[in-house]
Amino acid sequence: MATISDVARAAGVSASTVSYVLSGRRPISAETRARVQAAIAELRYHPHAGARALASSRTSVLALVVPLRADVNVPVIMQFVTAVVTAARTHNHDVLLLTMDEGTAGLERVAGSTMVDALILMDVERQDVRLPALRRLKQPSVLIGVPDDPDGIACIDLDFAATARECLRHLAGHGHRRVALVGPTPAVYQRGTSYADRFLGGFIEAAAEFGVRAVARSCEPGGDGVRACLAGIDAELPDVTALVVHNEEALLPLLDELRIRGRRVPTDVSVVAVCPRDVAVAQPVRLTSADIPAHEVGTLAVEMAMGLLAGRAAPTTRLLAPTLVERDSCAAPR
Amino acid sequence: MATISDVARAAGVSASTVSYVLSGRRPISAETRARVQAAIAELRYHPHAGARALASSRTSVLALVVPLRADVNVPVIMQFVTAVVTAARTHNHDVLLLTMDEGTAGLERVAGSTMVDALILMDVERQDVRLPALRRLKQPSVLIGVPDDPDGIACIDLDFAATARECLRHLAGHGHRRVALVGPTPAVYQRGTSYADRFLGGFIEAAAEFGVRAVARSCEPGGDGVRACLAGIDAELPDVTALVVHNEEALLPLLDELRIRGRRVPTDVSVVAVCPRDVAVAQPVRLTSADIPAHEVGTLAVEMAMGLLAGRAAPTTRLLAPTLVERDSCAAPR
DNA sequence: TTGAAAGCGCTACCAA
DNA sequence: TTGGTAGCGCTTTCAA
Repeated sequence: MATISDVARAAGVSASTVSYVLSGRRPISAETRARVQAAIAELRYHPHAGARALASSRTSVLALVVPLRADVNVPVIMQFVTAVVTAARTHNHDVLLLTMDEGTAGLERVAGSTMVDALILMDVERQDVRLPALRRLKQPSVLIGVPDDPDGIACIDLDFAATARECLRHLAGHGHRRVALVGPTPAVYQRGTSYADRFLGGFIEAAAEFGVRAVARSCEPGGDGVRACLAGIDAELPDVTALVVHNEEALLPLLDELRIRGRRVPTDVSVVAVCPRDVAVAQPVRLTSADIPAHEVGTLAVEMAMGLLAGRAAPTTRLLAPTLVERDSCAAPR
Repeated sequence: MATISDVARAAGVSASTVSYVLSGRRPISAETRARVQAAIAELRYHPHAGARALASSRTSVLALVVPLRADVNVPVIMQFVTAVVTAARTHNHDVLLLTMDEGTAGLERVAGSTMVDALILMDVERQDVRLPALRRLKQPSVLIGVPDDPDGIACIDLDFAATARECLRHLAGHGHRRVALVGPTPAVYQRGTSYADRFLGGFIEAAAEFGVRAVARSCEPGGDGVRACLAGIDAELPDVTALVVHNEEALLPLLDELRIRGRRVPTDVSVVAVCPRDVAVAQPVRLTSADIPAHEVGTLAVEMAMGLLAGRAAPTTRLLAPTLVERDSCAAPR
């Protein structure tokens, strides 16, 4: 493999000049730059990442910690991952993929050994045990999600409380007065997942605000889970006229179950989903939905990491305003 | 951050001794080892990855190239990814995630800059344009999939031809003589995806072998795609008594469509799926299926990469024998 | 069983 | 506008 000295020799300049051509950190005459670039191309030169990291304390790598538990929605996770990798590349960074299996130790390992410049973490819990470790690292981190105490750490997410409010506002506007929330699987609540709690909190509050009677239930996956959830709702608040579904896995079985029971959407029951756009339109009925902007969130997470690295930004929390798109699943109650 | 010299000083030994304690590449007295390890723990020392890579030409990182096109089955991809990351960690390696967007340039970038020790690639095409580049790299690569000319490159995959044969053997054993293959989406065939072609080839051949009349059709996603596919099958070979489904996305809409048409599984029509175990059992009817052993393939891909790095293995192709598990979707034709 | 020291390839400071 | 060079923190040979 060619080294920087090989390039320097071929171009008739010094190694430092080659380095500066590459980094753009000091002015280089057009002529010199051209000669150097020709040599680089000629020799198919690629700077050695390790040497660069050693000399500059910069790796051009971001760590991305993804949840790989059974109860997460894989396609949505992948949307985040894709967005992060793509955005990272536009900033000339690569992505090191960590699963949460290793927990805090994994973070300390990659950060301690200077493998990455910054960390991005998904699936944040309200009292996330990783937070103290993150605060100790010399690298900045960005959370996708918002813990109870985000102090000193950057956070980005959809404003789930506002999203819940938006769903209820929409339904209340149609005249609904009895609404149920079909929430994520119980495990998601049990471990205090940030977004689930924030959505639930916003839902309860907005119900009071709009004068809507509301129930909320978690929902296990599959047809059985959906039936149990509906039964629970019915026991607590009979004759709901609308459902807010914050559970992608439940969507299809739920619509199925409603059809089997002869309850038509939106004639007999209105449905608002909280999910990525593409899953909302892929359902048997095109669902009115509040978008989960995975791509935007992933991109912004990378942008925030870059801001922190450049010293341009402080670690703050950023919540994206909800977008509710009307489709074919909401109508006035009969 | 503590350096190796800090550790050496704290333990009262030389830097090289610390290095050897870490690598185990030369005998160290128990007593010295203990002192060094205590110092390492005390100072929370982590070797600098870049420095290590520079000195040793080893990064302890694997590149994983994943397809992120619209027409891939995301949950299956994630199974491979999870398996690769987990296996990599058991070998003390991390995983750098690349998407195929960058194509050959991305491979040359991470390999050329010595960011990784080896590469693992998914979604291989028969005439994969990346092969020449891979052969030029100094790092070994492992393909998940088998191109037409795998010469000089390690490959690992399910034996899809044998899998197709196994499905037909099972159906022929039940007495079926008219069988259809519901294949992947047309785009998968169009780009010459290795596994799709190998399955199709095996299917045609085995049909002849077992005296079964067979049709094969690609199948677009969604209910409409499934109906079009079934129509095509019916036009070419009416009254098939069994379906082999090599398309996870189509599975649910297909079973739905059959139910709507009043064709019961397995009474009226038998179904064999080719998919991961968990999706086979998650369907409305527990499907007899040939397993796609994503976890095993991912793990073996890492193992092969390690073998190549250690010089213990040559780049060869390894095909896993199929496993067909009988469940509730196959019976004799009426 | 251990130590000393020469690089690995690059960046960035100091000079010119 | 450019060059020289001292490290960055580690591995590994050579010596003892």
